[in-house]
Amino acid sequence: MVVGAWRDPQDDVPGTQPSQPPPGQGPAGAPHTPQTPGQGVPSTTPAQSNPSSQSTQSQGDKQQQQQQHIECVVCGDKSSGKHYGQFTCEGCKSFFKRSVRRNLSYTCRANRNCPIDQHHRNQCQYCRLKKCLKVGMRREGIGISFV
Amino acid sequence: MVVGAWRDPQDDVPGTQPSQPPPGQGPAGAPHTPQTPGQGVPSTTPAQSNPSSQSTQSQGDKQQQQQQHIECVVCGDKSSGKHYGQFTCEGCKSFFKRSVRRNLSYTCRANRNCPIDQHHRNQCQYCRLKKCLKVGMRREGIGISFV
DNA sequence: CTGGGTCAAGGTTCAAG
DNA sequence: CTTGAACCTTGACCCAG
Repeated sequence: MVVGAWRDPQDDVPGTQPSQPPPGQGPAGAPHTPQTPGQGVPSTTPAQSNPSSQSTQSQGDKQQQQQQHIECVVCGDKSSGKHYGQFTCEGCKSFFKRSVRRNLSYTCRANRNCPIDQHHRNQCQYCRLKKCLKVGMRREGIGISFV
Repeated sequence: MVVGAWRDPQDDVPGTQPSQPPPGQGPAGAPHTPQTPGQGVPSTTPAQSNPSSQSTQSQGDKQQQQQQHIECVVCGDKSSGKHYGQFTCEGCKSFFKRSVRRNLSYTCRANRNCPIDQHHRNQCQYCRLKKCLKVGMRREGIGISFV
């Protein structure tokens, strides 16, 4: 019954432009990180992160950062650590946990190749879960059975 | 029907407004204000949570907590929590979401100063949306996708 | 350090108006 | 058509082992 929870966002998304903060509007922090990474929609499938090769970078080599800031291999958001075998953000971690735990199945409205990035990850659960598995997240140990 | 800008910098509402600027909102920048349940307005449980736990023994609290009923800053109805930055009712929440999501424009048949309260909020969409913006509701994040 | 729980707030649905 | 009550999902935070 969970499957039907999706609806296509077809006409619901017009352009967003006239953004006029009201006078009284304070700095009201944005709950989430409204950071627009600026990337378009990578239609091409992003790198296939393989668990075996991912920490090959030598630190200090980067031209601007030396921080150990890792990004989620699923959506590119900030990773909060390793979860279920891969470096992922809290969102993908929870999403994966819920999906596996409840053994949910989703359906893709499009062609099962929806782009999954920080801002589109909630648009297609099917493709998000697919990517989670593709990058190597494992459901071992999530409690419920389901081998 | 298309008016264009529903944003009116001028305050059309003749000082009937008890000056309800956006509540302090706490320190700006709080990504996710945990809403300090301290004094003042205890975090009331929105009438919807259905936690599977039967926590009935809340004897520690006072029994007359009818005071913690927050009202919608737009129409005065009962608020169901914070939505888009302000405490609003479900109706204003949905109305605002729809308006922004579909980028709707409304027209006021009167003088753009229609009273907006629980029983008149549906009489003028223009004035309702105007008030939503005036009290500080923000559209950030509305919509499934904002590129 | 990571898996797991929590729950505000954003999302959707759909009977009723 | 629009409205809004009811319900579902997400993810930042916290905690336990």
